[in-house]
Amino acid sequence: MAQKNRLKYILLGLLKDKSQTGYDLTKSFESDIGEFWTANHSQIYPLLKRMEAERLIDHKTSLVGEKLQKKEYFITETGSHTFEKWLKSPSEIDTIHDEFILKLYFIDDPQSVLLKQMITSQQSYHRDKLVHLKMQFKEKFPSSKQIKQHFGHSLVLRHAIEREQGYSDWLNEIYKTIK
Amino acid sequence: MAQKNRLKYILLGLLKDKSQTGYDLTKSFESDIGEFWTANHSQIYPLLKRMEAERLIDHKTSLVGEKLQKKEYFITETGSHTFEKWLKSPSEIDTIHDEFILKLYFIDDPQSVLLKQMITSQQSYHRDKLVHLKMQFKEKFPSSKQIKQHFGHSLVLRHAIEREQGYSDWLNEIYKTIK
DNA sequence: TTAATACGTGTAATTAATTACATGTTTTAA
DNA sequence: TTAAAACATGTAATTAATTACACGTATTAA
Repeated sequence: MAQKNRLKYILLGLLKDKSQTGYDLTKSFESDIGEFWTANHSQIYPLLKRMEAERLIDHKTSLVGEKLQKKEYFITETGSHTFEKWLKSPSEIDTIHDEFILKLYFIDDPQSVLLKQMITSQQSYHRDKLVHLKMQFKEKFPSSKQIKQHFGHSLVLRHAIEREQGYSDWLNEIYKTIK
Repeated sequence: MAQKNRLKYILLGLLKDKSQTGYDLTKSFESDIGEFWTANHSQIYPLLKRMEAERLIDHKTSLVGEKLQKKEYFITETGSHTFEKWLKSPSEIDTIHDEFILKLYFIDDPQSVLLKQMITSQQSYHRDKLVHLKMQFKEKFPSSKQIKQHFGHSLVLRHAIEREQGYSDWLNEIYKTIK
């Protein structure tokens, strides 16, 4: 893909908060940050090595049990600096790859039978997503205390909820128009 | 990336409408469809060859001028069938890669000075996008006649506009909260 | 006690996407 | 008439991302 290697900055951001193993970092993408970025361990481990070579991070090895070696990565001064620089740099958004939008583009006829089916199926898809996101918000931000502590995260989740709400509204609008 | 090869279906969709050269198809991504999908010629030409090997498309060569050979691709029965099947299949949406959202996630403090700068810069970014999209809509759909002819495309553009509007609203909300 | 699950780290193979390299023709406007 | 821009088609190199392969340890619950 020849992309922009934003994963690097995510790892720096996560390590800035606390030292972690590759395994820990991988798990981050199964919850919280996984809502808006994906990465798996076979992407993370090699990247950690490269980042260490760049002196952005470092690690200390510790023993769990009697044999298992754990590599605990932590951020360096250089790493912190690189991260801060990234925060201040201009942000880009990649083209949104939405397969439904793509299909819709090719539907010329408002009375197409297929269109109705496509809309209803998308409606349930996004309804589910909305429910999921609202639950996430309730779980992570039950009170204003949590919001104050992780303000950015709360904004990001709120944005996702509003986006899904907008998507659903738009779908409902179309449905009303064509039925 | 090991992706889902949706480009294949886009090319089929474009060729379903009319026979085109690789060059023509490439140009499609500079306007219309380029608003929500990207592809360049070095991705398209090899894919066309593979699609021809799969008998999804075929081509006839014509001469322009005295020497220039033009390959005009057209869709086959198999191709049409494959495209229709895709339209009926479930749609997925890839994780939205928004660098600003990513950065925001790492901002814990509502009073962060950086946050204010980040918001204002994003505001202008999305304001510009919104203006651009609205202009696109006016150009492509000056009256209901065009909407009836390319209903899906109009919905897609309208969706993009509403999404940008929502993004801007959300940013303005945040700005009000933190200032 | 033993089997399943979670923890932990890595490599290999494949495919997708971008940028750069490479070449030539046709048309149009100065 | 000539130079620039548009037309037209390809390959090569690089990097990113996914899936699969691969190995071993520690903990927990039946």
